[in-house]
Amino acid sequence: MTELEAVRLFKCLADKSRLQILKSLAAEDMYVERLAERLGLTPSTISFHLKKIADAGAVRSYRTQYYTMYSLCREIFDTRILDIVCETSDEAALQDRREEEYRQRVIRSFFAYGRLKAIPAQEKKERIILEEIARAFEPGRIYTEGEINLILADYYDDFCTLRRDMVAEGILGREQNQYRLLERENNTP
Amino acid sequence: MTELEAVRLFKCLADKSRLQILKSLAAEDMYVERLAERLGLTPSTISFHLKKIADAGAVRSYRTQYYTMYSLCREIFDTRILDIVCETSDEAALQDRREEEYRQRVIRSFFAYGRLKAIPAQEKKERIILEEIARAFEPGRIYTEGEINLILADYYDDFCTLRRDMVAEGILGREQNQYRLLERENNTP
DNA sequence: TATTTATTTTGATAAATATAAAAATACTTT
DNA sequence: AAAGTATTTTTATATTTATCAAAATAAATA
Repeated sequence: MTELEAVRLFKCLADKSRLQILKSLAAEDMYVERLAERLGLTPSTISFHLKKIADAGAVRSYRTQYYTMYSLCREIFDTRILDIVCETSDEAALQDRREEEYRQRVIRSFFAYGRLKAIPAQEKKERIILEEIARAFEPGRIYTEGEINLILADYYDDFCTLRRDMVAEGILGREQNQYRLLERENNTP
Repeated sequence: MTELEAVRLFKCLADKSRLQILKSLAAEDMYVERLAERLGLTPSTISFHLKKIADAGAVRSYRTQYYTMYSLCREIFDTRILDIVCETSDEAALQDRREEEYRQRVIRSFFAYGRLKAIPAQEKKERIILEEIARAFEPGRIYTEGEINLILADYYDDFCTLRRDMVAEGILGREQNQYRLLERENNTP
C-alpha cells in the first residue's frame, strides 16, 4: 500500500460521522437514507462521506430495488495498524538519503585534506565524525592501544580524546587493553 | 476505547508527516531535531505533531543527555482496525433510539384507532407497518390461511395484499398452505 | 412515458489544521 | 551562575474539510 493510500484510509476513520457509518455497516448493509436517519444528518452529507469511504476502498455498493446498498470491505479492517504504517513503502529511501546528506555536510565542514579540523562540540555531530573515522578499522579484528593510536593520529593530534570518546559512544569496545570495532547498535542515537 | 479517543488516534495516522514520524519511530527511537532532518521540516512542526501523537497515546518520551527521545507505544499498533471501529462504545444506543423514533412516526401516521389507513407506497415504510402488524402473530405457532386472514382483517380490509406482502418481505413463511412467523433476519433492509 | 423516490453534485460557510518564524522555556554542561 | 542546546509555545496564514440547502441525476415503478 502506498503512503497516499494509507493516509486516505486513515482519514476515513478519523471522523466521528464516518466512524459511525462504518460501525453501522459493520452490523448490517444499509442505504443512504437509513444512515441519515440513524446519524441525524442529511442524505447529502452521508453521500459525501460514503464517497470518501469508497474512494479509500473501505466499502462496496450494490443496488436492490430503489436503494443503493453499502457494504463493508471486511478484508481491510482485518489488518493491524502497525502493518499498514510500516508496509507503506515509498519515501523511506528519501528519508535515509536526506539524513545521509546531513551527515555529509557535517563531515565536509569538519574535515580538511583528510584530517579533522576540530572535535565538534555537539554530541550528535561528534558521533557522525567518530563513525566516519571508525571506518578505518576492520570489523572483527583485534587492535592493541598502540595500533589504535597510530591510526587515529592520522586524523587528529589529540588521538586520546578520539579514542576515549569512541569507547564512550560504544563504537569501540575495550577488554583488558584490547580494542575492537563494535556492531552498530540500532536503538541509540 | 471511546469514540473520541478512536477519532483522535486515527487522526494521528491520517497525516503524511505524522505517518512518516511513526514509521521512523517504528525503526528506532528518535529526538525532535533528527526527525526534522529526516522529514525536511522544522523542529517546531515536528514538536507540534509529536504533541498530537502523544495526546493520542501513541508515543512515550524519555530524556537522555540533551535530547528528549520519543518511542512508539507498540501495544496500540498491534490492534486490528475492526476491533477499534466496533468496540468504540457510546452513541450506538442513541442511533438505535433515533431509528426507533422514526419507526414510531411512520406507525403513528398510518394507523388510526388501531386500524391501518392505507398501505404505504414506500417499501421501507410498508416494511415498518408490516413488522408492526406481525406482532399479532405468536412466534413458532403454525397458522392456516384462514386464521391469518382473520387476524389481518382486523387491521385492513384488503388483507390479501397484506398477507402476500408479508410473505414477499420474508416476515411470514408459507409451506403447503401453512403459515408461520419467520425469525427476524439481520442483513436485509 | 410520466412520476415517484433515492442519490449525487454544487455552492456556500464555518471550523479545523499543517506549517513556519519568532519568542519563550527547559535542561545540560561548564 | 553562565552559556549552550533542545524543545515547546505563540502568532499568523493558507489549505482543507464537514455540513446543509438547493439543484441536478439516476433509477424504478406505474
